[in-house]
Amino acid sequence: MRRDVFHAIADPTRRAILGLLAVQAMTPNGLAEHFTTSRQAISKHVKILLECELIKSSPSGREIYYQYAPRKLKEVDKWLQPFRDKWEGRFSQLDQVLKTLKHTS
Amino acid sequence: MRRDVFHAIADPTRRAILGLLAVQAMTPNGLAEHFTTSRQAISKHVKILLECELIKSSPSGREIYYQYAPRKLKEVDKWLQPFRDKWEGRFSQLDQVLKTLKHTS
DNA sequence: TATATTTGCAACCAAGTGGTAGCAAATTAA
DNA sequence: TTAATTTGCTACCACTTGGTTGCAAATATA
Repeated sequence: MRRDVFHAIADPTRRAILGLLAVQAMTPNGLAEHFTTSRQAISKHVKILLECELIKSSPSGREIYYQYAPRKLKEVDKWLQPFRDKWEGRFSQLDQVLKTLKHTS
Repeated sequence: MRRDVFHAIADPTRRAILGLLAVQAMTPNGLAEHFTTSRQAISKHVKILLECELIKSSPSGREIYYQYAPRKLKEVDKWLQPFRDKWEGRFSQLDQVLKTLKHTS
C-alpha cells in the first residue's frame, strides 16, 4: 500500500478534514456532520490520516478527539521547495535536489 | 475522474517525472530510460501530468519534448500556505481560509 | 441493570489505478 | 521506396479506492 503523505492529501475529503482539524480538534461524529457521506466513510479517511501521522488521536471517555499534527505536512513543503525556488527565481541547489529525486522512484 | 494536481503528485513516479522535467525537457523515450517500467506506463503518467497542466508538450518532428510548467504546482503551494503559516507561528487569516476549505468537499 | 451513544472493524461493491502487450500512424533514415 | 524509430491509442489484467451496510465493543445515561 502507498500510504504516504502525498497519497493522504490527494483526496479532497481528507484535505477538508485536515482543514477542519487545523482549526479545532473534533470527534468522528463531529467531523461527519460537515459532510454528506456516512460516519464510517469519514472514519476510513481519518484512519488513513492517522496512519500517515497527519493527525493524532486523544481518547476522552467513549469519544475520540482528533487533532491536526503539522510534522508530516512539512514533507510536502520540503518536496515543493526546489520547485518553489525555481518559480521564484532562486536556483540554490536545485539540480542537486532534483537529481536526488531521480533515484527515489 | 479525479484529475487534479493533488492526484497528479500523489504518485511517486509522476513526482520523479516532474523532477526530471524541471531540470530539462525530455521525450517519452528519454524519460522511460530513467525508470524500470515500460514506455507506455511512463506515457500514461505523462498524459495525466499533461491533463493537469503540470507539464507542456513541444512536438519536434516525430519526437515530443515535455517540459515542466510551474503554474499548477503553485496551487499546491497555495493550499499549503495556511498550514505553513500555522507551523511558522503566523496567524494571518488562517481561520477564514480554512473555513472556506470546509465547503470545497 | 437496562438502554442509548460513540466508535471501530469486517464484508461487500462499483469504479478507478498502474501496469502490460499489441497495433496503427507519423516521421526519419537507408 | 523500403525499413526503422517514435509515439499514442486500445484492450486487458490484478489490485486499490471510496463508498455502503451490519455488527460488536466500550462508555455514558436512565
